[in-house]
Amino acid sequence: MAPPQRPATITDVAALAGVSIATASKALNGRGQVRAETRRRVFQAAEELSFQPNALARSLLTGSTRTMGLLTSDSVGRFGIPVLLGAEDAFGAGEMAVLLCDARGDAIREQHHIRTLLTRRVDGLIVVGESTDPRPSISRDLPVPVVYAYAPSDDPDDVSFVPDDVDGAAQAVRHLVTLGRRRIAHVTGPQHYQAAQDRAAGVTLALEEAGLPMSGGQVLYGVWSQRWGRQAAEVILRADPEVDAVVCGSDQIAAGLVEAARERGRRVPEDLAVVGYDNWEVLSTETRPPLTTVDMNLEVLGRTAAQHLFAALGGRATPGVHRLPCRLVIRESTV
Amino acid sequence: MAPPQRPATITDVAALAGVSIATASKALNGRGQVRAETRRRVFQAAEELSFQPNALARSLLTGSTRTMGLLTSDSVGRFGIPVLLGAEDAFGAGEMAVLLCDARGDAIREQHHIRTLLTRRVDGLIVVGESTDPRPSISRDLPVPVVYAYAPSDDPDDVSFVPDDVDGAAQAVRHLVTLGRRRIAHVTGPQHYQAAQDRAAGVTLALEEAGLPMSGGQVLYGVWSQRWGRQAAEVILRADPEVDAVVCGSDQIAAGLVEAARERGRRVPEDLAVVGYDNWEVLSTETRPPLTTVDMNLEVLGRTAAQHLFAALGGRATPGVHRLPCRLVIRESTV
DNA sequence: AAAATGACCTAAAAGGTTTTCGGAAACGTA
DNA sequence: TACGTTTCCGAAAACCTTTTAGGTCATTTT
Repeated sequence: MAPPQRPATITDVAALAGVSIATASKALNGRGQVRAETRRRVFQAAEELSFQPNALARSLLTGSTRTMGLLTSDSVGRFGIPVLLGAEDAFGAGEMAVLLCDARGDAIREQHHIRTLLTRRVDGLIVVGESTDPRPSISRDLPVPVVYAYAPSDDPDDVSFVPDDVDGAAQAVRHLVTLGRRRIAHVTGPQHYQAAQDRAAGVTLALEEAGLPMSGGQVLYGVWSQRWGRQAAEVILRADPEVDAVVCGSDQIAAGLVEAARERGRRVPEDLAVVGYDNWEVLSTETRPPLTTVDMNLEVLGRTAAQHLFAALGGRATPGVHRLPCRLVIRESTV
Repeated sequence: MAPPQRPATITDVAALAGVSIATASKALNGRGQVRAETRRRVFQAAEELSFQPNALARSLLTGSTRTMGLLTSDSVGRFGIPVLLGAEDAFGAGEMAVLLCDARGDAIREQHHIRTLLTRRVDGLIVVGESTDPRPSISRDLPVPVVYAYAPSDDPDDVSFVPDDVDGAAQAVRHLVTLGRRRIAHVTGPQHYQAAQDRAAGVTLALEEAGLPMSGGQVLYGVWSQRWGRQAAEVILRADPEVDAVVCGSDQIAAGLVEAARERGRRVPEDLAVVGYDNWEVLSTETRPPLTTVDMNLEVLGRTAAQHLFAALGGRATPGVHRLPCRLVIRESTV
């Protein structure tokens, strides 16, 4: 009863069931007219041989591999994973497989991966960036649809999905205003990041809506690190000792800021409310107190991108940059 | 000069070059005898049509897809990524592709993924676990080789690669002993984790080597969180106020412990040296001071697993659980 | 009884590549 | 000229599946 060396083919099944391979195929796929009794025999034979249809042969014939390529440049980490999970969800369980390539930020490597993915005849491509800055399009002359997630393509004819950072940051400010905070500062990453600019724009917008000034008079740009958060705490407290809330451009910055503020005698959230960004759980739930933060809904973004790719396979694509809403997660760092 | 609707096949290339498809194939693959002049013509034709050989057809014929499945249960996160990167490195650039599936800890889903991977005729499988606890084997009757990474298979005939946690923890202790520390405590995660047991065993072993007692008299088991690290700091300082070093079972625990110890007036590293575990950079480099920690070399582990899978494809497998060395990364939390 | 219908099944083609084996030319040797 | 060698190339098979276009037989209709 050892398993056969060569896996069983449909020819073996047909022979065992005493029918032609055409009938066997139709029986197994529920197509065409085949008597119930015959169908049963075929299924039994397939079971007995533990027949697994060869996806290669099928794809060669039908032209569709039910496979998509996921091309990332962020080491599949922070942004690639949610997209992957979303993609797996979007296509019915196990219907689509994901071929994963990491370009590691290298354009040459990216080109190479694209070629091998095309060689393998993927049905479509999802390109995931590591920041929300626009990236070069790869869609030119590609025979399959491409969807960009997180980092939009610089070609407006492409389809891109990005988080709506402007609105996300604005939500954070509106939440603080609702809580009665009036002197709100903003600490974020490097100014050349689109994400930093968008979040700053959102903060500014919501402050104007509420008729409030920005505490300290300006956005504090720095880097995306905990260390900068600690430094920024000093800067802010010196510039405006009465500051009662800070919106941070990342959870890392927020974690550092909370720590340094407490060391300077400010209670969080009583004296100083702090909002993070990213909802990176290892940070946002483990700080003391846990962080109110903006979640970019990356899984939804990934799922949406995948669904859109699916639609694009059918020829129904909606070009442009689509901004997906963020979600404010309220924890104990704001009251 | 619009790109052709249907991608060019080798037949098209052969026709354009004025040779048979057999000759075209041999010319392109550098096999068989074909005149230099002919080869040139074929290459030129392929270039002109931007011919990409159809990997499906090739695989169907040769029986090898140059694809491996990566099956994870940790949402591809902490452990799956390094393995993926290592695997990509191990096979020459772009030679092998990785088909990625996430079972999300669900056995049913795992079975399903295995079936679809087999249907797609992967050449081999790497199974990545989310802890170092042994997991059920899936290799029974599978027609392709399987290698387990991080979580070993419970079948000793399978091939598994795990970090050598016993030695990793021992390294940490030996380092502290070298620095002159004499009252060393150990705080780690839940006792039912193999990782917690192994690390505790390593600490115990190295303390015995040095003829030192364990500060506090026993290992402190808890959970893998920053919060537990903070609690543990109190426990330790109460149990042995003279404690001068702590080995932690994770960077998260270490981060919490450092924070709480400093609040209780202990300087790190002068009064209390702290070692973490994992070298999870978002924590280990951002704490104050940055953490000395044990790096499990997950990328090396992934690469090794992939290389071994490659060897197994050629029939050369070395069954058993292979323990790979960890590496102590020294930063400022120990002096 | 002859013709038409319907149910069920099969032969064969198609998809693109690699490889084996034999054939054809070109050339050197007897 | 006849023959052996070498060099290069092509015909065809093989990989496995799905689908199309019929084909066979039993049953119903005229």
